[in-house]
Formats: sequence, C-alpha cells, structure tokens
Amino acid sequence: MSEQNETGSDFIRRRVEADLASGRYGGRVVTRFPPEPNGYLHIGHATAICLNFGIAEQYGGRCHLRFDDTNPEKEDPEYVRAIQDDIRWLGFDWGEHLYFASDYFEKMYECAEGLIRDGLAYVDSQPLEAIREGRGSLTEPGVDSPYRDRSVDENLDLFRRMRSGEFPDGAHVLRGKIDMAAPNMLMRDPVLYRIRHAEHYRQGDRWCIYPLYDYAHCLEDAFEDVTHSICTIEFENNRDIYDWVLEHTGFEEPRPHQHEWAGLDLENAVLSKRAIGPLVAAGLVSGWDDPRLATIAAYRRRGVPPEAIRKLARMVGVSRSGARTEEAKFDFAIREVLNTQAPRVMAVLDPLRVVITNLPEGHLEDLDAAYFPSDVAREGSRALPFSRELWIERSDFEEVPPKGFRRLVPGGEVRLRHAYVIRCDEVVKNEGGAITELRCSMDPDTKGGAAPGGRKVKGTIHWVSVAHAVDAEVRLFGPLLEDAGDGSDPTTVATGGAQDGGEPVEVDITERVDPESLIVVRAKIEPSVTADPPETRYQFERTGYFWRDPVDGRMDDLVFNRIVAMKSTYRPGGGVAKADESAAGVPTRPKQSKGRGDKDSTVTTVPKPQVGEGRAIAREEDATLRDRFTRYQQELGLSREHADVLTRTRRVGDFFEAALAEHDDPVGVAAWLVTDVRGLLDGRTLGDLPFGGRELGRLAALVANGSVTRRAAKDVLARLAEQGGDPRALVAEMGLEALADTDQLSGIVDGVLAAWPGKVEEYRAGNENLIGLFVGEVMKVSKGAADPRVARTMLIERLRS
RNA sequence: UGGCCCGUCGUCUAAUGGCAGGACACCGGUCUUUGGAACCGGCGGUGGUGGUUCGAAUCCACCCGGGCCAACCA
Repeated sequence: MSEQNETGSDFIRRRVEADLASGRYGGRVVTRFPPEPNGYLHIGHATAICLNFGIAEQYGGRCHLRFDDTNPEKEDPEYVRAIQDDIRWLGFDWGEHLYFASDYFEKMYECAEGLIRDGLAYVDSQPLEAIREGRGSLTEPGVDSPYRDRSVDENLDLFRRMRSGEFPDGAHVLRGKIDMAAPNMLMRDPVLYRIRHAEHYRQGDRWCIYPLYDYAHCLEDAFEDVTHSICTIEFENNRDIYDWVLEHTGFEEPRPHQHEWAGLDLENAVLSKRAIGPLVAAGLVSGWDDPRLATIAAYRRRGVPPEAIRKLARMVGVSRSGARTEEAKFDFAIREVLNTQAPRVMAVLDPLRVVITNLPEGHLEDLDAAYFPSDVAREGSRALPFSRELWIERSDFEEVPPKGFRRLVPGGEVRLRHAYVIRCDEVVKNEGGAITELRCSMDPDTKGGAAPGGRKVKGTIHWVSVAHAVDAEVRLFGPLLEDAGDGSDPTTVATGGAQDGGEPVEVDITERVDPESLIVVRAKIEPSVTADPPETRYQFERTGYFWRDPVDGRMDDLVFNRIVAMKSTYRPGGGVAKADESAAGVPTRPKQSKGRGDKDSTVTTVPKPQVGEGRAIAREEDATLRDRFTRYQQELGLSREHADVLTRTRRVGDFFEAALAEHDDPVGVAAWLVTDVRGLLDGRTLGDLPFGGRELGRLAALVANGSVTRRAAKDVLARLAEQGGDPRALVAEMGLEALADTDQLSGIVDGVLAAWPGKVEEYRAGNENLIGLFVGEVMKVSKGAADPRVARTMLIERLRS
C-alpha cells in the first residue's frame, strides 16, 4: 500500500516545523505523554503516544512520560506500572525522562503564593454549592465571591494554614482572580487548589492541599521545558487558563503551548475509563486486559502486534475534526502486519468427521507442509500427519449447497490442503437427521494437492487427522456491548422521550454486555503447534490469526485467542456474512454505521436574511452606524451585505472611509476590506493591524492603475498585516511590479508548458480543468506579477496550436 | 439568551487561492493448493445559499449540522 499518508505531515507537525524554522524554541522539540495513573491505557491513548513520541523521534527531540498524579483519591501504583509496560510494548522509550506531577507540588505551591502576592489569586471560603452557583450559567455571567477582595496578607495566611492542615476538606479553596463574567466558563475564577485530607499513593500524607488540572498541567509542562503540549480537542476551552497561569507565574516566551487534536474514536470500542472500570469491578470481563476490551493490555493479550497499532495511528492521521474510525481499518492493519509474519497451520473449530474409505485402518503418512504460501518470502515447513479419519469444518460441507459454494457437496470433490483430493460418497446421519460423518474416497494421484491432467478442483479446505489432532480451547471475540456501534457514551443512553426532553439517563453498563461477545469453542488443531514457542502467532488457514492466550494458555493448556478473522469475500447465497461466522458458527450481528449528521435534512428553501443580527442591533443603538448603512448602499452603491459588514462597528467604517480618501472606489475597496482584510485578521481586530485604511486605499489604487496585479496585491496585503509599511515600497521590495512585458510573459508561458508535457497532453485530450494548473504555474513562476487574464489567453492559444 | 471549535467519497484523511488525491470499505477482473495474499480496474466527495476573485474545498457573510464548556476530576 501507499506510504504517502503514513509519512505525511499533519497540522501539529507543521506547527512544530514552523517553530523549528523560526527558531522559537532554539531548535528544541519536547513533547510529553501525561496519563493519570487511574486506569489502564486504551487504543486512544496509544495513538496519542504514537503522536507525541513520534514527533519527538522525527524532529530529534524528546518525549517525557509524566504521570499526572494530582488527585490522590483515584490513583494507584498498579496503574503506574501497567502504563509503563504498555508504552514500552508499543515500542517507545522515554529514556531518563520519567516524571511525576506530584514531585512538583512544592514548586507549584510557591507559584501559587506568587499569584496571591500579585493579587491574582484568593482564598474563597464559600461552600461548594455557592461557588457553583456564583459561576453563573452558559448564558448569564457569574457573580463575584464575597471573599474575592480579601487582602494579600489574609489570602497568604489562609493559604498557608490550608497547607498546614488546619482546615477540613471543603472549607476553603484557592481561586484564580480572572473574570467572573468571562464568556469562557473556565475563566470564571477557576479553582486552583482544594483541601483533601487523603493518602497520596506517592506522597503519602505530606500534602492536604492538591492542585487542580488547569493550574497544575501547564506548570508541569513549563517545569520540564516542554515545547509542544499536545492534548485532545475537549481541552480546547482550557487553553486560555493554560496561557493565563504561565503568563502570571513568570514563564516568559518561549514557553510551552497547548495544541489540540481530535484523538481516536474506534467503532465498537469502549474507550472510557469510566465505562471500563465498572465492568472490571463487576467481573463481567476478566480484568483490564480482557481481550474484548480496547485497552492496550487487552490488545496485547489478544495477540495484536504493536506494529499494527502504530500502523493504525499512521493510517488514521491527525486532525481537529471529530473522527470515528471503522473497525475494518484496524482489522486491515493487523492482517497487514501478520500476513508476512504468521506461519500457516490448520485448525478445525467446528469439527465434522470424514472417513477416507479407500485407505486401510491404521494408515499414516507424514506430509511435508510449508508454513508460508509462495507469496510470502519465508522458509519453513512441518510434518503433517494424514490418516484414514479426519476432521473438517462443518461449514465446509453442504448437502444442499447455495449458489457459488466451492466446498464439499455430496458426490463432489474438494482438495484437502497439502494432501489429496477427496470425493464425498456418502452422508451419515443420526436418528435426528443431523450429519455425523462423511464417507469419502481419495484420489492417490493428487498427493500434495496436485490435480493432474488439467483437472479443475475449485475448493480447498483445511483438515486435521483425528488420531493426531490436539484439543484446544479457542476464544472468539466480538463487540463487548450491544449497540456499541453508535458511538454514544456507553454509560448513558438517550431515552428519546419527548416528556423528558430526551436527556441522557444513566444506565447500568453491565446490563449492556453482549453475552455473545465471547464465544468459546473446542477445536481440533494439528499437533505441530505443541512444539512451537508459546508466543507464536499463527494463521489458522481460512479462519483467522490466533495465538495462545498469555494468561490461560501458556503452560500445558492449549487456549487460543482469535486476534482477527480472515477477510472474506464469500457471501453464501448472495447474502452478507463474515468469514468468522461461516467458519465457526458465530451468529451474525448486523453492524451499525453512523455518519456525521443528516446531510439531507439541511436543505432550506426559505430565503435567509444575509444580515447579521448582532450588527443590526448595533445599528439600532448607534445613529452613525445606521446612517452609514443607508449611505453606503444608496450613495456608494455597496451591496447590502458589504454595507452590513462595514457597519459592524465604527472602527470598520472609519477604516473604510480612510481607504476611500486614498482611492475613491467604494465597491472595490469594500470588497478588499470585507473579504481579504477580514481573512487576515485571524482572531485580531482591525485595530490590532499594523496598517490602516490609508494603506489599503493606496494598495487598491496600485491595483487599479495596473502597477500590480490583484493576485500580487494579496501577497502585499499579507505582508502589511504582518509588519505594516507603505504599499508602493513593499511592491518594489517584494519585486511584484506587474509584468507588462509580453515577451517575458510569453517566455514564462512556454516554460510552464514545457515543464508539464503530460498535463498538456491531458488538456488537449479534453481535460480543460487543467487550465487552472497552467495559470497557477504561470502565476507562481511570476510571483503573481503576470496578468492572469493575459496568461490564460496565451496559454489557450498555445494549447490549441 | 453565551463563548470557542469542527464540517471533503460509506469511513479516515490530503490539497495552506491554481489538477479534488490517497487509504480502508464496497463492487468487478486476473492469478491462486487459503473464498487469504498479490496485481489490475471500477464506484464514490467539498453541508447549503450568496459574495469576493481571472480562478474558491480554501477568503467573506448568512444559514444548517456536529462537538466542547457551568467537578473542589483529568
């Protein structure tokens, strides 16, 4: 497959590259993976590990493993150990950079005293409920705490006494003094410290005040000189506090910055610790490493190779949009890795006895069977005992075969893999009518599976010798929860009732466990496996990839886990089924797939007002804006939409009018301002720009008189937005004067066509969309100085001849 | 009556104003001693409406849809 996507850049790597290029961090790249040791890591964490450690590797930096253990009530050393095992197993190494947030408590405390001294933090003695109420709501501002204006001395005294253990839990908290009316709820005086008299697994009872995430995390990053603090998208609202805390605790640029990405959501995987914990506690799974779980430990136990998880991470990529990855993609990654590694052996999961009637009792021959098919470049074979009585898969025989069935049927032939072609002569049934045995004859001329004389034998099936097969327990895994495919929080379920507003209701996750998520089968396996190292991963031919369960199957017991089923394109009777079900009698459960939103439902036929509500209100309150709105339309001929945007605030209009003073083309200047200038703001307001309306007007004038193309003018505008300056001087400095010389342009055009012979041919064959490519190339070569219209005309002329 | 973020084939993702590309899935075909693998081909997409531009997935406006935020969790 293509590696393009796997080595490709993503928006976070591009930011790292930009910071490297600008020298912002002096060439350093430091990332970190910061789990809280309160549970096992899952596949979502695994992709985060790949991202953080991968970036460090790629850019010659380092990645820290830091345990974010700031909450004494949930954390446990068992998880510290397990998390390290998981990361190492995935193939990553933090070297000497192992850290614990709790080791920073003293430094964090000092920073907090600093905030208090600077008047930026205060001790709030309201009860929890009062603090919560005071915060306001999503639509209403909060109110100041009555303790908000305590003196520095009082705050310091109280905070020190909080630390010394003088107060019970909940008596006081330390809060940042930010803004109780902030639109971002998290900025409404966030709680920085709380009192908790609890035993910390690492710090014991040294502390009874504990810092909260928003205060602690950014400091941890800063203490460790982290450059790029990567987290998932739900922490986006927390970025403001991250920056606020570092800003006010003395960390100057270059300091760490937070970057968010969407993280992984995997179909059929239960990904929250909150959901997994109860299942483990209730004994509905065998532990955090139950192979039906999506924890790293579970995949490891199941037999998934770590390369497959890394491969999945590369395939899925990195973005900010909500992402739910199909399970099939993970299955593909697993098979892709295992295909070239796993020796093929035979195992019958649902046995049916076959007697070869033209073989004498006690017949035995050892066949030499290669471990790998010819398309896998690996050596090796084993002896395979063949005798008079064999097991075959029950699903490989059909008395009344559906259309397209290529296996054994009454009177039909099939090849036994590595052995002989057999014919089914007789079907033996019990009183109940169930098939108990097949009586077949073999063709001795087909040893090794050869079909001499151009004979076509379509089907090949796997088998084992009854007398030599070993019994094994085989475990097949399916989705743990019923209806887990819809991506909803597995601990809640929407009732959908109109009476209760469809609010999600807590539901006992243990009731949703699918009893068929684990199917245990007594299988017959060829004897060679008993001589293999127990950690061998096999392909049981035609059935799937398996290995011995590391917990229950490594001593004398043969217990195999199915890692993943084979991909199968066989659809019995034209219907839909999976290879696993046809091979092992696993019932089919329809898979759900869910798209994002209902796209068809967005069709609107009612014309919508193209005028912003907020701006209309602003005009109602301000006569100047109101006057401008009508004047811009009636006197200057602007569209309603442009007039609307230009009367959002007075400043926009002032900017516009200043530009007009330099270049009297209201419609043109408005277009520049409304689309291009606003496009460059990127969170800033017009007042933040290092240039004003006069510069915009001058630039527009340069375009109007043909000194510079509009395309090049956009580059000038971008430069203006960065550093200001005089448009005319910038045009000269950047070498963007419009290209008036047609000979020169002609040369560029010829050069472009010569550089793209294949595309020229394609264009001439009818793909006229390619004109965009050619014009684009001409513009690129000329740095935007060429007149695109002239260039286009020239190109079309040349392409026609 | 809030703020912020996100909408590209069924799914994940690329295109940084200039060729809408790749992967998975699906459907054909070739080959095959695994209904596997490999190889070849096909299917199929910029949420909508306007605007700016020679040119818009990309910039602007409005609309629609989805997500996050009111723990003394992380």
